[in-house]
Amino acid sequence: MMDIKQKIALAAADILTKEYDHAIEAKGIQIDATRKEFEGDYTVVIFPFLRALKMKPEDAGNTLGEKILAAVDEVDSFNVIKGFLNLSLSANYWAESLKEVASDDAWLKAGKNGDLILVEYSSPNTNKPLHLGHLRNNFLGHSVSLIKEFAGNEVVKTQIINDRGVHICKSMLAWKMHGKGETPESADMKGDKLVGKYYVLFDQHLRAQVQKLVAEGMDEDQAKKEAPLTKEVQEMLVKWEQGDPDTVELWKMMNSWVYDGFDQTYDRMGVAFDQLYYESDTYIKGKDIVTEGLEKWIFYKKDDGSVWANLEEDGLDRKLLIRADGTTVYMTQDIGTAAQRQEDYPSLKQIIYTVGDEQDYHFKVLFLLLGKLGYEWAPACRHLSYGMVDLPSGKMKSREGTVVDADDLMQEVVDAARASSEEKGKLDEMGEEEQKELFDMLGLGALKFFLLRVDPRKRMMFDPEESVSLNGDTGPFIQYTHARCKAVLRKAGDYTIGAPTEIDDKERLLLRTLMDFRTVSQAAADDMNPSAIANYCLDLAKQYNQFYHDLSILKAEDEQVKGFRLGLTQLTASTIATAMGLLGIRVPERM
RNA sequence: AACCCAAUAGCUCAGCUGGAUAGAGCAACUGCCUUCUAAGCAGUAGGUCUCAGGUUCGAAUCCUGAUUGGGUCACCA
Repeated sequence: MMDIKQKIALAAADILTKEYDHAIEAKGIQIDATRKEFEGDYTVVIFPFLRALKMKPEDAGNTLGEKILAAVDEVDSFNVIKGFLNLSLSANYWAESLKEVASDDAWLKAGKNGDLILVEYSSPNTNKPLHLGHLRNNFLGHSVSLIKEFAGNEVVKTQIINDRGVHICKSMLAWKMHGKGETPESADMKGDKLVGKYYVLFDQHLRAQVQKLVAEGMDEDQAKKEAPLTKEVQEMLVKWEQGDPDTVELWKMMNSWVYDGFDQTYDRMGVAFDQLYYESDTYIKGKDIVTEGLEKWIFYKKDDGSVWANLEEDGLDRKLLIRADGTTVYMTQDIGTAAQRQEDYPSLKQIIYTVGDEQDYHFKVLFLLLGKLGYEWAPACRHLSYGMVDLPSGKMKSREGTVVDADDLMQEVVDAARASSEEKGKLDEMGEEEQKELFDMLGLGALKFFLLRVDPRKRMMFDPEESVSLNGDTGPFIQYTHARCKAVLRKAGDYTIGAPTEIDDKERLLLRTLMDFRTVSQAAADDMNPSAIANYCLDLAKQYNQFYHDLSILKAEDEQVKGFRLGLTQLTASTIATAMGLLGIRVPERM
């Protein structure tokens, strides 16, 4: 089916070029959906052609309108207001469109002929549990991978697990000193929570030591360096790097606890990964690659033995890649990981990194370095950068205990969904299992929608109360609309999609919105922006609700009209399900 | 200091390849369940789109500058 906007634009361009000697391409003609307070479906903005036509806006509109009316079958009538030419499409066009789309399986399915891309998200440290910030990261990354897949790409969902370094050693050391052999089983705690507990414990003890040293007259920076615990942790890291069996074993044990805990959290979140990368595996590789680069004169070495990249030609700074003592930095590890990915996926065309916007500069540098190292997909790489999540009380800080734990939050929203449903007393006939499933859907739907609705690039405010609400611009509102559609369809039984001779404004509006879905999902894929889809879902749901309230569906006298409205209902339900699916949100059949 | 990002209703956010009278939700107020699901719908009230210039027939949208807030500029990750 040819896009009708495209068809109108082509016709208009043809008329302007041939009859008025005003050479213009179809894409230079602006055609928007007509605002709902005016009559019409699509609007051609004619201001730009006034000069060429040598006419007043109204005259130009009428002239062009007549010619488009003659040239494009689907156009039924037109009106001109100021410089806007509003075109109305025929009932027949809309009826045919609905039939075509509703019966076309491909409409809501993705092709599978695009490039192989990697989407990285989550990428946690293995020393503490996941929190609200990770939720934004995970929902975003997961959704983008779904959207890309829908747009036709082959997507590998992946993460890099930051499983080594001083921060990991901190919880290990604290456990060793104070743990008394405690395990997740003996403590009856999720593994990530237990390890996190020791991370906090370490920090407390360290701070006590620092305070003591400061009281004895040392300045604070000095005290942090001199504190016995700081030294012990560094010794531990050295031992780990040397492969000391006891240390490595402790590391493995505690990390496995964390992974168990993470797995539960991911499972609840409804996100998954195809391939995991561990920093402990890739950091050596990064060093090798950089060393090779040194031989090829891509990088240079300072007198002290440290290795650097000079990015001044690219308008950036110089960047350290290997320290004088031979150890690697963050950047080196990311290079190693990228190299490993290239080996694992030779047809790789792009990597998308879902990481907070405080690392914008890091990724700018990383992509440049990968380019210099000869990876031809480097320029195609993208940093899916997102803003921080703020709380009404301010910034989240793990030190100050103001983080919102991911597990707790998810439990909270699901509980809120239960409480709210019980209050409404709507689910008497629903079994216990089904109810539980529904609350999960609603709670998680609310949370995901809340976090995905906002433009990722923007810093956002997280109001716990608002996130739990099921009314208003929320995921559950859309889920409700889906359930309502399904209820109507259940009552209707079998039907055929109708083709009435006249179509109501509400019907046109709804159908126009439905037909926008492809454009919206494509744009969301190009911009890596799920919020476009979320806001589309809202718009669609509102549109349907108005349609539903204004027009009776099942009671329509005319079979064609009834069939048309049921067709719209069916298409709305499947579009909502598909679009919400791209956000990683499930929709219920009934609620 | 430099560089990057943001600023829209009391609050949270849409709208940004320039188009008609700037839209939702929350909070406040008013109606609508004997009817296809009221987790809904309709309505009232709420705006100098931070400010000042510029480009244009036309600017919340593009450009310049300022203000405010945030971030980066680590041999942290």
